[in-house]
Amino acid sequence: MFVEKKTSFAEGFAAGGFDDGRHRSRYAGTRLRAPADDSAWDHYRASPRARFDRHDAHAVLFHEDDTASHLYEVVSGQIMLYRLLGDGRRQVVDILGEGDLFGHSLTGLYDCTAEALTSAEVRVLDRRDIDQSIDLLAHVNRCLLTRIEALHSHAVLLGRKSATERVASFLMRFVPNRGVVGCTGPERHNTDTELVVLKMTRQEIADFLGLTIETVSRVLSDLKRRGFIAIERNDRIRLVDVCRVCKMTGIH
Amino acid sequence: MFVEKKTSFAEGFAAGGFDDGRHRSRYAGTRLRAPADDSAWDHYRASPRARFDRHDAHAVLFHEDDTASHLYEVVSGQIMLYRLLGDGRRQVVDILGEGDLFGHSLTGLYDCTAEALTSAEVRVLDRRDIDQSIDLLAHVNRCLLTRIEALHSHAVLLGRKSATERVASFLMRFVPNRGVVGCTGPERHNTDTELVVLKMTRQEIADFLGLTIETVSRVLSDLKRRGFIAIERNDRIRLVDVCRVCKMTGIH
DNA sequence: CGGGCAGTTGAAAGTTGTCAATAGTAGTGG
DNA sequence: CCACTACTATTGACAACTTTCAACTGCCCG
Repeated sequence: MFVEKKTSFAEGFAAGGFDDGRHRSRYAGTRLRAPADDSAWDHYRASPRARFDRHDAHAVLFHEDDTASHLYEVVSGQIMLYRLLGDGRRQVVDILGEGDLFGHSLTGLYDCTAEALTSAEVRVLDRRDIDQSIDLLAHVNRCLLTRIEALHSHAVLLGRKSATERVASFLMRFVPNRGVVGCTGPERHNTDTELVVLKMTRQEIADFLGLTIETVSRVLSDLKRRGFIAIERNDRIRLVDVCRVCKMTGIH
Repeated sequence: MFVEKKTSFAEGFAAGGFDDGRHRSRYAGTRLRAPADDSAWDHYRASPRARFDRHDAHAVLFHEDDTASHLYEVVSGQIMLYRLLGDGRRQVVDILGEGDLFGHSLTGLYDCTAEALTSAEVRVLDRRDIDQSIDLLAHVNRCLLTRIEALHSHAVLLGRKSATERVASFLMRFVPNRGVVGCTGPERHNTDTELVVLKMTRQEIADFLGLTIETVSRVLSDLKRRGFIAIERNDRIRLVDVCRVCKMTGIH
């Protein structure tokens, strides 16, 4: 593609966008979720039909191709979904947090492996309960749509971003309300700092970003050398200048 | 990841899978869609509430960040969804065919641009109609799940496959029932041939596969040189040996 | 016949992966 | 508290793959 560079504006986040070209400059990250009334869901999840499970970090909840028995909702912690190729290459396709649903299936088999990234609590739900209520189905639909938009962003990251852009995008995932409406692209912010606590090993990050562990490490070292981040511990990365990192995500 | 190589078995397709290791060898392509009763949907789509639009190839149905007004169903033809980065890099995130839905939104804005790949007919639906029926919602649910599974496969392709594997995977999309349960991996098939008629330019293919146009071209030339395919016309590619191409997809 | 694209090909550069060695961290037991 | 072990992460050198840039070919259509 050959679309002339459009240098900025409010991160494209729920922003109006230009109208002066065939292709407008647009944000390719994750959008804010619209608030919605999920009281029916709240009620259902509180019912005794919903079981409750706790898993340690790295526990596998189910494997790809296992018979799909249940639907899950993340209560706390993080769950990653991944697929493997025959020779062992792994791609983490999604990372789920509180309120996200997983374990859906069309085929009767799970299409991904689900593994706890941190110790995590999940609600184990029964599909049949949900299929009987409009409100519950509508909630599930919203959750699915959230995943789809996230997967679209992830496809852009995997297909079109450089290693540096991928790592920067990854770090920005942990900064609430940035890379988002609040952040005003190339303009100057008061120097702002953010501590990111990673719950993933380098290998997990690499498998999520479609890179190798060495490349992830090198990019982080490079960002450190350039003074954009400080690695306070392997799992604690301080974004010394959030806006600077944000500008490296490729979305501008 | 360091998972020992598992060399084969029924393309992992709805196949049982091994149980002898922590990570089992699994398929990372698209699964068959389970048949489901969508009579309510059939009924709704036939109602006068559902408008009908026709678009020429390359027509843009809506742009990323446009206000999301309608929900669409593909009646005929193909629609691609893509996102752009600020500097014009494009990633085609999904390709839709008959029966697929698109134009959902959580934020009130479309998260992708939708463009007709071929001349296409779409039904223009009203979200509010759907939100009132369990059966319609359930149908939408299944459609969304289908997209999610496709997006998972696409993430694997973009994040972990080589250029050759991507192109081979792309070609196998057009071979019905292969790369699927019927195909038995490394075993010998009666030499079987398939003519693939592409509805996409090299640029569109490249933007879908996360490659450049030159790389796509080179891979095709290479496959031709090796006798796996014949390029009968730019948009007509004969897979001289389907099984051979299938084995290059990386899923085995 | 010639213009205008779309696609192909080649050479060189750039980026990321691979392999191997080193450094750092955490946990265990004396 | 320190030594020891087992990981996990970093770094370097080099190889492989993909992109970039540029030239060229082929095809469709006026």
